[in-house]
Amino acid sequence: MHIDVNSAYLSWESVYRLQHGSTLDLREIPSVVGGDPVSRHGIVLAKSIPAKKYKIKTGESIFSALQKCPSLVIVPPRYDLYLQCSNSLIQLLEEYSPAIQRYSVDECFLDYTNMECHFGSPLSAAHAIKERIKTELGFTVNIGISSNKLLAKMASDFEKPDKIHTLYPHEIGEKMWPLPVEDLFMVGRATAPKLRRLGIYTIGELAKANPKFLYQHLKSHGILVWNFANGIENSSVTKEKSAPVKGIGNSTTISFDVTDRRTAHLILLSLVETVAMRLRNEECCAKLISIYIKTNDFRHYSHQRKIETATDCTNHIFKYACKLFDEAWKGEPIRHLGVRVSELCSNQFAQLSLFDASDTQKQKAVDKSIDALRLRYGSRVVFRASFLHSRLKPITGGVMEEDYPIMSSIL
DNA sequence: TCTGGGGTCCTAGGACCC
DNA sequence: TCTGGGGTCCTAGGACCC
Repeated sequence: MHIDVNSAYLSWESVYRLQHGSTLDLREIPSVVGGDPVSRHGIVLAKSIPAKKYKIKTGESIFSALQKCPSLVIVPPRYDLYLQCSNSLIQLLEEYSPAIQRYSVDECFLDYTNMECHFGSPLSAAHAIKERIKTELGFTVNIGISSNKLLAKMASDFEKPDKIHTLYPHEIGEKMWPLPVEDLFMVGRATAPKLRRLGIYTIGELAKANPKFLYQHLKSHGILVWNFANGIENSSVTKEKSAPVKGIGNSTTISFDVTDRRTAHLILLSLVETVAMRLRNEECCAKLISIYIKTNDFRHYSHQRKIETATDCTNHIFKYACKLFDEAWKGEPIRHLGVRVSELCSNQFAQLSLFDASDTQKQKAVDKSIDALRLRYGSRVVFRASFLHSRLKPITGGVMEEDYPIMSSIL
C-alpha cells in the first residue's frame, strides 16, 4: 500500500486550527500554504482543492497565485507541525504492519504481505486504515494498493481526496496506460517533452515502445521509465534504518542580494551550523564538501572538493565552504547560497594527519558542548559574535521547535 | 514584492594510472 | 616516423522525487 496525505501541509494546518478553536476549515476555501514574498520565499507549497479550481499550482509564485485568485488565503509553513502529524500517521500505520517505509513527510509505503489473517483483505484493511486516520487524526489520505511499490504509488495518485484505488498488474492496461506520459513516476518536465518528440504521449505508448530505441535517446533513464510503464518494479519496503543518509545539505534564499564576501561567509556559517549539527547527530563525518550559488538572475553553479580527512567539525566545514566559495564566486549579486556535505562515514574512528597541526580534539569538545546546550535550551542559546549587529540569522534551517507551542491532545 | 528547500542518482569529461 | 586501450577517481551539472 502507498499512503499519501491529501494536500498534506494545508490539511495539517487546517486540522491544527480547527482543534484550536477556529471555525474555518482552510480545506473548504481557496487557500495555500506559502512562503513570504517579502523575504523572497514566495511560492505555493500546498493548495486546497478550491484553490486548485483557480488553476493554482504547487511551486508557482504567490504573486501569480494571487492574480488568479485575489481572495486567496495564504498561511505560512510550519515544518515542526508537519513532522508531528507525520509521526502520528506512522504510529497508527505501525499497528497494521511492521514494515513501513517513510518516503517523505506525507507519503509512506506499508507492506501488507501476510497480514490478511489479522486485518482481512488489503482493500478492507485499507478502508479501516483510511477511516481511522480520518476520525482519530482529522485528515484524509489516498491509499493505493498493488503488488509493488511503483503501482501502489501510481494508484494513490488517481482520484483524490479520501479515496482508495487498486492497480494490480491485470488492471494496468485499463487504469494506467490511457494516462498522459507525464503522469508516470519519474517522467518529469525534461523527460516528458523528449518522449513527446519521439511520438510518445501516453503511458501505454511508452510501455509498447522499443526499449533499445528509448535507450538511444534517454540512456538508462529510458529503460527505467519503460519498466515503470509496464509496471515492472521490485524494490522492497525498507525501514528507515536500513537506508542510511547519503548527504546533508542546507540552503537558503537570502532576503536581499549579497554583493560582498564577508556577508556571504556569514551566511555560509549560519548554514554550516545546521549541517554540522545534523552530521554529528547522525554520528557521521563527511569527506566531500560542496557549495552552491544562485545569482540574482537565477543562474546557478556549484563547487566541491574531496577533503583529505573526514570531519564533523563546524569550524572545519566552514573553513572549506569559504574557500570553495571564494574560488567559485564570479562576483555577481547572490540570491541563494547552499552548503552540502556527502561521502559520509562513521565518526567513531578518525584518520589522523601527520601534517595537520590539528586542533580537532578541541573543536570536537566545543562542538559537543554547543550541541548539548542547544539541545537543552534551544538553538539560539549560543551563537557567534560575528552575527551581532549583522541583521543576519546566526543559524539557518532546521525545525525550530521552540518557535511554536507543542501540538496538543489528539495529534 | 515573481520564481523554496530537502534529497538521490546518473552522465560527461578530464586527470591519472599501467 | 605520430600519437592505443583499459581502468579508476574526481568534479560539474542536470534529471528526478517530495
